[in-house]
Amino acid sequence: MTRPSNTHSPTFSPLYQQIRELITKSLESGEWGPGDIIPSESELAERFGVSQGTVRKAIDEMAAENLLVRRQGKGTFVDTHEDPRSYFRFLRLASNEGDLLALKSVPLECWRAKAGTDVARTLALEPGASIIILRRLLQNENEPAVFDEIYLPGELFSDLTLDILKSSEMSLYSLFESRYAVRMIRADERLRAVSADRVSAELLQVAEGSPLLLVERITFTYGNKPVEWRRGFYSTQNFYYHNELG
Amino acid sequence: MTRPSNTHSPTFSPLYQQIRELITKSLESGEWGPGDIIPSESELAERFGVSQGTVRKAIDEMAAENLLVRRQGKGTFVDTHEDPRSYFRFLRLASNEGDLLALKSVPLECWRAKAGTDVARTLALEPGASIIILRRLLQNENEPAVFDEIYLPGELFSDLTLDILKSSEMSLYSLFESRYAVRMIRADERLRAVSADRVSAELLQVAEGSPLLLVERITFTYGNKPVEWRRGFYSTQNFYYHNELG
DNA sequence: CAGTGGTCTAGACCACCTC
DNA sequence: AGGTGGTCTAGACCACTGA
Repeated sequence: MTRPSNTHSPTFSPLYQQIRELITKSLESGEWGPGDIIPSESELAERFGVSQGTVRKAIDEMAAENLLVRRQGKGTFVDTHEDPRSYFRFLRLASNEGDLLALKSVPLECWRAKAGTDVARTLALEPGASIIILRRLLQNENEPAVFDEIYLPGELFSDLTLDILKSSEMSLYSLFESRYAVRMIRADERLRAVSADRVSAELLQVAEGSPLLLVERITFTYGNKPVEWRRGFYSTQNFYYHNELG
Repeated sequence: MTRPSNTHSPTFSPLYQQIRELITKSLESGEWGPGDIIPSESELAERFGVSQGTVRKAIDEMAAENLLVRRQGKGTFVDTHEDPRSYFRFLRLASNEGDLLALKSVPLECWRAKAGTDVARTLALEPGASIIILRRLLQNENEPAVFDEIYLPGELFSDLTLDILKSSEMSLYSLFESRYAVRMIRADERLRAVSADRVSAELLQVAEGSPLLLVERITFTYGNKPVEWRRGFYSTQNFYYHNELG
């Protein structure tokens, strides 16, 4: 443990940042999985040889980034997409009427292919590497809302098939996290308005050529590693994409 | 100052939250204006009769919400839209090529009217209250990017005219903050894809009926008071709306 | 050099949860 | 009752800024 008194070191970083790295490593390695409780602040302080306040500051930051969740009186837990609190963190969809969405995912297709240059670059793979392509529809009370085309690295999601998707009751990211130990922690989205092509129009039950919201997303796991590329066509007749600027 | 030992009080709140409120009040009252330095942590601690650590925690939170800006060695400052760091906080626009945007605002029209029911409700005004309607175009190197229609409470922006807008060199929110002491701190956006009507199409130089990104924004000042309603039509041929999900 | 924010510690007590 | 996170304090020292 490098004390902050190494003033002239070029690699200086505060103690609590170093603690943060150590905790992150334990998350990456799977020592503590999604939903698990992690050791108490005082235990971690003892393990790392720092004061509880320093551990606290590290955990504070990680909780602010939704990596960990604090629960007073209980302990600190690894965040999980199973937690309903996290459910709409990556889906900024709301209905015009303002009521809560009851979304159902309908998997349409799922097959394996070799990565073209675009996908390979986006997912940081070798061109020609194995990828999975997945198409699905999101419905709100049987009304189609989003048509997604999703690209995944084949290696990480070894045995993913349409059948598994169809029989899964949970959200996609919950499945990824519980079955493949791939936890999505951050995403980057680019939004554009486009005209519906024939396929999207049919699936979303709108006229061909009508405006759709195109949402391109790159999703990252620990260490800023891209593990999903997604193009979603949002029908915004009865829904809107909600964003808060702070 | 109510100490946290008032366990059974229904209005209990931690000391640092109370400090937060006090600092916020000074911001609202204009005691410290945008860009100003605020008293040092130790001064505030003495003024409020708490320890420096407690003031620190209050300021930490407010800095995380972009109300204040810390600068090591200098002091703590009230955030301002003049700060280039804050410039793209409310404009999530990027160019397809990824280069930095050089945006110019072109005011088109500005007039006063009486609030209809929609505007009145959105801005929490009496129906019939005075409002200002403002239209403008945002251009990136002479290429039209966004057509905005903006509704403002007439009372707050007493003497706003098209001439003032045209002669202003700064961003709209910088003008609001320096000339009218109205500081925008948070916004709520709803995004949809729509077809370009004749006016928007002409201004944005796209074909009528082509898809545009419609961004409806309600902007709030201190105390969650709505002070702007805005409908922006974004041309997403050469630009996209960028959003990061964490 | 003095003043600011930034880090770290140690200890006290409160609030909440579980047994 | 005992453990957890949450709040608050006091004091030390580091890092950065500007006179």
